[in-house]
Order: sequence, then structure tokens, then C-alpha cells
Amino acid sequence: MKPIDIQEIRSLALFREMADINFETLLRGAYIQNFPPQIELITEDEPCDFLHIVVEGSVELFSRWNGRETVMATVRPVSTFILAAVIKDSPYLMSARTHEKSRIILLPSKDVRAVFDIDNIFARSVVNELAQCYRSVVKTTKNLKLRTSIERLANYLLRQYKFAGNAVEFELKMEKRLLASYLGMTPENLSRAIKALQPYGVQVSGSRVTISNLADLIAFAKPTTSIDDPTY
Amino acid sequence: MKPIDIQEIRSLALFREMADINFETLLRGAYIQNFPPQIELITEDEPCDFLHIVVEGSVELFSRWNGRETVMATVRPVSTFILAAVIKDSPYLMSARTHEKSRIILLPSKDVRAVFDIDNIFARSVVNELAQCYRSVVKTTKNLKLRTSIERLANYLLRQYKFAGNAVEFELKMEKRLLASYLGMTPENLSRAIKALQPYGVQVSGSRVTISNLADLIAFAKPTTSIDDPTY
DNA sequence: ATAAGTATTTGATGTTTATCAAGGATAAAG
DNA sequence: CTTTATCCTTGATAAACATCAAATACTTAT
Repeated sequence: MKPIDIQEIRSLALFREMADINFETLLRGAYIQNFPPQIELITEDEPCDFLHIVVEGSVELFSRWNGRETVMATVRPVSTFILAAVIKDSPYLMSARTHEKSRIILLPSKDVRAVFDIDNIFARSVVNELAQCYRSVVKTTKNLKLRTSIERLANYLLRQYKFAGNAVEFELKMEKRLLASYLGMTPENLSRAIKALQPYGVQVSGSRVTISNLADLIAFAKPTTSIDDPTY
Repeated sequence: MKPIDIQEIRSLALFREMADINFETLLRGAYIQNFPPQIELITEDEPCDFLHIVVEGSVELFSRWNGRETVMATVRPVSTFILAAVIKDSPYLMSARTHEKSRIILLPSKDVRAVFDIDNIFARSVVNELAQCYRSVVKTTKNLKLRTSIERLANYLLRQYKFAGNAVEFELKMEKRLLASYLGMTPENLSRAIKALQPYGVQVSGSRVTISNLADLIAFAKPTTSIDDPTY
């Protein structure tokens, strides 16, 4: 593993404060691997063997039922996924596949649990991370139950606007097909939803988004911290 | 507080294994209160002052946005709610109101956090509880994104059937209006969804549910552990 | 027990969203 | 630079779901 990777992982909130010796224990058992795009890394319902950390590229978390499939989240560097399954030693609730070519670190679950058992600082970081994850999924549920698909898109664009440093022009971070699934709609309806936002000052050409009338878009989207602020 | 209540709380997974002295610290700052039905106990976006424990009655967790409202969960004795907000010292993401007349214990957030800081066993219980909560909301999201409203109802009925000890006759635990909101549909559509399940051997009269053809209902609902098993 | 109020059901209708089919744009591969 | 494949868009249609209004069934209070 490259020293630069180790640095980056160590700087994650989850690992930042733990004892050196325990961090080293985790690293000793760690694998690092490069995966091509579209490789299924983990599969729903299977036992949980590793805590995954995306170092480069990106990973989709998705779920299948009865022939249908939905994107639950996209994980970008540097962050971990499926911590809850690792801690509870339970099967995965979601599948994961690389979207782009990705570099992934695999920490054996039992090492993570062993360190969790002896390092109280790490245990506290795990609590914070899980509380964060929990709140994030609650926001997702509220978003799905309280808003129409056009409203979800409008608020998604405003979140991206903010993420881009209040830039009224930015690039979509994923293909529209994936974005549609993430937002809980079909690709066809995403196309139509984009058109429906034109009167509120949104232009999308390819992956380039331009918000020409921020005030109108905000008035339509009615964003609220308790759904749309990821830090809240 | 009655000794019987203390017993029950102590027997919750969250408090079962912590040191006596710390449990007593929590109790010292605790309030217990009786609330009439339909009292708003906590309000979304407000600072989080207490960890709540329902001892008797029931509480709805719900959320509002733009004049709409949705039921996120129903909390029944004996269990806690809004642990994540307490631990992160963040505003509530959901509102809560008593559904029936309820007895609620209030543990000041700062006491909970103080004990969390010194009692590692308690901290580990918090992790387990949060991981559980997280997985539960992920299941909710999958349920909403992958299933139609009739499918959600069918699987809900099967979960209740199981919860009632595999009884093909049982009572709905909440009013249909609330159930509809919980399942992400209108009351009108819940009525129609119930009718739509008649061909699969479901009769509902008032709050009494009878499943006369379990095999057919299962074949239609296609339940899966990774969405429908609360212990998974 | 009766009346008033609330919850549920039903029918009619409208909106939202999905599906299917086809055409157009874009990107990767030769 | 062209071909091929993939993705995206558009239109037509259908299904799912919401809304409104009215009727019926429950509850609750008197």
C-alpha cells in the first residue's frame, strides 16, 4: 500500500483518532486491489468479510428485488462502506459494484471488530460514523416520501450547486441513467424532469448543468437542511 | 419512577450491559411523564435535549415538508427513539407525537453523552443499536424504491402475520390512516390495495386481518429477509 | 341510546410515473 | 475517420397513485 493512501485513510474521521498500534493492526491484515469498472464487489445477503474503503474511482451501492434494481448511493474517495454490516457481523443489505476503474482497500471484518473491542476511541468514531449514516438514510426516506421526482431532482441540483462551491455551472457526477435510479425514477422521466425545470432556470446539456435563475429554482425546490444538508 | 419501569429499561439491549453506577447516573437525571394522545413531544429541527423511552402507549415519528406529512415509524414499549441525534448532539430529523396516551421517560442528552464517554460497554451497546437502526432504515428505503404500494402492503401483512406468531388472524396495530402514511400511500389507496389483495386470500374487516391463503399471498408478496426480516 | 364527530370506503377524475418503441446524440473501438 | 455500441431523448400509451366529493361505518361524548 502506498504511504499516501495510508495517510488518506488515517485522516478519515473513522480512523483519525485511534491508537497508532491499532491502526497498524488494521493495516497489517489489509488488502489493496484495483478493479475494472462494473465488477460486483459484494453481493446482498452474503456474509460480510471486509470493510471496504474506496481510495480511487467510485462504487455504486445498489439493491435488487424481484428483477428490479435501484441505486442506493454512490461512494467516492476516500470513504468506507458497509460499516454497519461489519460491526453487527451480519449479511450485506446492499450489493456494490465498481462504477469506474477503482482502487479499494479491504479490511477483514474480524480485524475491524477486534480493534473495535479493544480501542475505545475507535469504538466512539464508529458510533459517530454510524449515527451519520443513519441520519443520511433518514433524509433519503424523507426525500422519497415527501417529494415528487421533479422536486427531488431540483433539490439534488441545488445540493450539487452547493457542493461545487456555489457554482451555477457544474458537471453531473454520474450518468443520467444512474442518477435517475438514485433519485427513484426512470431515465425517461429524468429527461422529462429536466425539461420541467427549464422554466425555473435550469439548463442541462450533456452532463453540464447551468442554473440561470437560482432564486426561481430555490423557490420551486424549497430545500431544507433537515433533508438536503449532508452535514446536518 | 416505578421499580418495574426501571427493570424494563435496564433489560433493553441498550442499557443491559452497562455498569450499575452509570445506569444510576442516567436515572438520576431522568424524568417520567404521562402524556395524553396527540401531543407533539419533539419537533424536527429543534435541538435535541432528551433521549426518549416509551414505557407505555405508543409514539409516531413523522416528518413534514412543504405542507405534506409522512409517518416514518411507530415506537412501542419498551424502546428508545432519536438516539442518533442524542449521540451526535444534532437537531432532530423527525418529529414525534404520542399516538395513544403514553408514559415516556426522558433522559437528558448530556447525561447520555457523559455516560457514553466514560462507559465503554454502554458505548458498544450504542453502536449496536445504531447499526440496527441504520439497517432498518436501509430496508425501508429498499421497500419504497423497489416495490409498489400493493406489494408493500402485502409484505407488511406478512411481517405482521409473523410477528403475531404465524397467526393467520391478527389485528392491525395502527389506524389505517397511519398505516397508509407509513407505507407511503394515501388512505384511499390503502383501501383499494386491501381489495386488490383479496384474490390472494386476504380479508380485512375493521382492524381484523385474515389471511385465508398464505401460499398465494407469499407468492404475490415475494418477501425477502433483506427487506422484511427486522432481525436481519 | 342518540347525535356529532371522525375514520373509512367508494366512485369519478386527474396527475404522476412507468413502459414500450423509435430516433438521435455521444462515446468508444477499429 | 468511420463504425458500432451505448446512452439519452421523445412520443405514445398504460399503470400507479393522488385528489376530490360523497356515502357509509365507527367512536365518542352527552
